[in-house]
Amino acid sequence: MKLAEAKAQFIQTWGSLGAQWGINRTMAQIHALLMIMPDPLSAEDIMTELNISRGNTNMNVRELINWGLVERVLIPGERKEYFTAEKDIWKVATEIARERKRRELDPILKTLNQLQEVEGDAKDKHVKAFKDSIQGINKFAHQTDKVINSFVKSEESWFYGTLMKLFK
Amino acid sequence: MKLAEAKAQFIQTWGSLGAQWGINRTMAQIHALLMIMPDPLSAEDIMTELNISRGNTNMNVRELINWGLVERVLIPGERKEYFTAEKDIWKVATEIARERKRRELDPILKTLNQLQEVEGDAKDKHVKAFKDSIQGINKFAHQTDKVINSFVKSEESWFYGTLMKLFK
DNA sequence: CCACTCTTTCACTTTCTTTTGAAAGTTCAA
DNA sequence: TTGAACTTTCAAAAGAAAGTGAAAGAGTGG
Repeated sequence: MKLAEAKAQFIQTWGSLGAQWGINRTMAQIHALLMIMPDPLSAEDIMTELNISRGNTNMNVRELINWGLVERVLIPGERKEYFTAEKDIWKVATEIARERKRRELDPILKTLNQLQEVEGDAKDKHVKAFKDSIQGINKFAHQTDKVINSFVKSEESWFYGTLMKLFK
Repeated sequence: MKLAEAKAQFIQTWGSLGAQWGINRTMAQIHALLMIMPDPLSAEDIMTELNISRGNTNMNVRELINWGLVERVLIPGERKEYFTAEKDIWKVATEIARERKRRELDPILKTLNQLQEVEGDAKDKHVKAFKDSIQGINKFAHQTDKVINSFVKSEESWFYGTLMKLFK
């Protein structure tokens, strides 16, 4: 397989992977592109490589920077901004985990805690079923939260000490 | 908070959670509804509770059954089909993990393996950067695969023995 | 302060997903 | 075999999400 072809396929695959996980396809594609390029790219470069518009490029690059997956790079003597992505996939994974936790899990934990305080006769089976479900989910969510926290600050944690070393 | 209100909010929350994770919103809502109901519901019941059409209900219930998250229940003497969802959230989580792995991770592993065989001079920095990225991701994916496998058949595994007991 | 280069914004368009509801299909008791 | 009860399908409509590109904005060197 030729490099160009392989590159295209990788970008394509990473893009649809992102889409399945609720991440904008273009955003994932830009990320893929920057991951496999040895040097930083300009907005122009990205537009050309992926055949997307200026506006779209700008929006999604900005979002990637928000996620902490991409960085602005200034090349001395150049006016343009360049962009580059973290290439250590473990760091990428922890960044994503951190970000999704913050955006999704944390609000859910809040909601679930509220939902536990539903009033009603504990003998009513509807009330009981509801409370049981919420309690189970709440417990699960808190445990998931713990696991993700460990993963995210894995440098120092027990999780890293045991699990990560086994795999990395 | 009243039960009805809490129910509505839970369904709503679970629905948008699903949406963020690439699962159809209605599908997640039906799942939420079935999880908190003590008894099985008919298609009619689901339509009424969620204000959705017959076709939509049918499609998404079928999909939930495919995922292994919902079961058909036949009530003796009744012609209608009833549906119920697994209420143990740990089982739900392993079902989802199993299914997403099968649908997403497995195909990716295949693609990544192919992409490693890109031809080209290893001294060309573009080729090198590409190969390095793919190799890193490939390794990561295989390790993720192992972890998920352990999680999915957690009854028997080391993963269960150590991790799960700590949390469950 | 102007001219130039690059970045950001945003109203509009396009594309993709989801939902609907009527019609066709299936099942089963009588 | 019929028809009532229920389920499934599917084409069309609605809705949501993403992408475009022209115009406005920002920063910089002359």
